[in-house]
Amino acid sequence: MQASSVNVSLSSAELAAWRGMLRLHAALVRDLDAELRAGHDLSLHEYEVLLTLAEAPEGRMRMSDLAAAIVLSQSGLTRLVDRLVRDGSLARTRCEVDRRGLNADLTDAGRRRYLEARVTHLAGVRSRFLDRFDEAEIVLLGGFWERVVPGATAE
Amino acid sequence: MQASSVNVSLSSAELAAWRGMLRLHAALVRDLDAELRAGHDLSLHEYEVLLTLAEAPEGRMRMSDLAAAIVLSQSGLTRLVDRLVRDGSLARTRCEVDRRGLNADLTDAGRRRYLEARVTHLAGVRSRFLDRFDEAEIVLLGGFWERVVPGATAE
DNA sequence: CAGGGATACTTGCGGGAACAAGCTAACTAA
DNA sequence: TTAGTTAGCTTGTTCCCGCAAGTATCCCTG
Repeated sequence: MQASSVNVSLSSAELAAWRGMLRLHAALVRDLDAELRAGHDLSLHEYEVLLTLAEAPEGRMRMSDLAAAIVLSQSGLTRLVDRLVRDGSLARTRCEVDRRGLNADLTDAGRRRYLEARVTHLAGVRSRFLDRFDEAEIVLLGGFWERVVPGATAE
Repeated sequence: MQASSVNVSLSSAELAAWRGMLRLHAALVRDLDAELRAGHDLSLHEYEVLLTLAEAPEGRMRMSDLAAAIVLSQSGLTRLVDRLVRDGSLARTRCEVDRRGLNADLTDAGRRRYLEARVTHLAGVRSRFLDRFDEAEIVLLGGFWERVVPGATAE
């Protein structure tokens, strides 16, 4: 649009691309979180932990890997796992090969809880987000994210 | 990819499109927020308020409109504005036409604060996000967001 | 021109998240 | 083998946010 010496301003297209994502994300996450809490007494972060573990080999993962996977601080994850252990969805086990480490283990109850919530949640994601795009656009979006944060779409 | 009776699962492309955005957003917001705090003692939410007001006619906006614009609860905005009033960036004024209402007014100090932070922030948004896309892709993204949440890209 | 209901904002309260400090276990080097 | 450093989690503290309840103003209907 116009380039000042430090190109400090955003074109209206850039603004739409950036701020649009911020607002979309905020609104979407707010709704989906409320939906999960109402239907399954689970926050979106808690759901993501269950999901991530359900997809991990043996339903088990190191605390630090889990924190990185859902983009949460270590201390945040400690307490989140505390809550899920308290309600029986997770168990903590020592890591055999490195005894400083702890694993978060998905229990059978936790897996059931995940599978129940999953139906609600995926329907919500579809209706609010994925349904707005055709298949080619979905592929395009995934490629975009991968380009910005390599590994963002990996498990 | 495969359609069960309720089509409950996500294809890997859908997963990449959805979870990729979640992770990208979380990582990006975390970095940008930290950058603003470190450089300008301003949270990302606070910055967004200053930005939104700076673009509003007369640097003034009703509390509820502001809350909607940055996707924050009313009570959250009340306290956020409290903080910005306390440090002199904003002032509260009664709304003349509806005396239940309050305006948040950007002060001169607030506008200076915004302009300072803006340089840092836009550089961060560019280098972490916008630079990964060419112009056509930027336009595409803006259109996507508009499609999901109409008004998402409007001021 | 009341009186009931809606609207705009604030306040009380509780929960979740990050940062920094602490603790244990593991590596490294002499 | 033992001191020093690093890595992995947890705990103490503080901040920010959302929900529900409270207060003030406006609107509408009779």
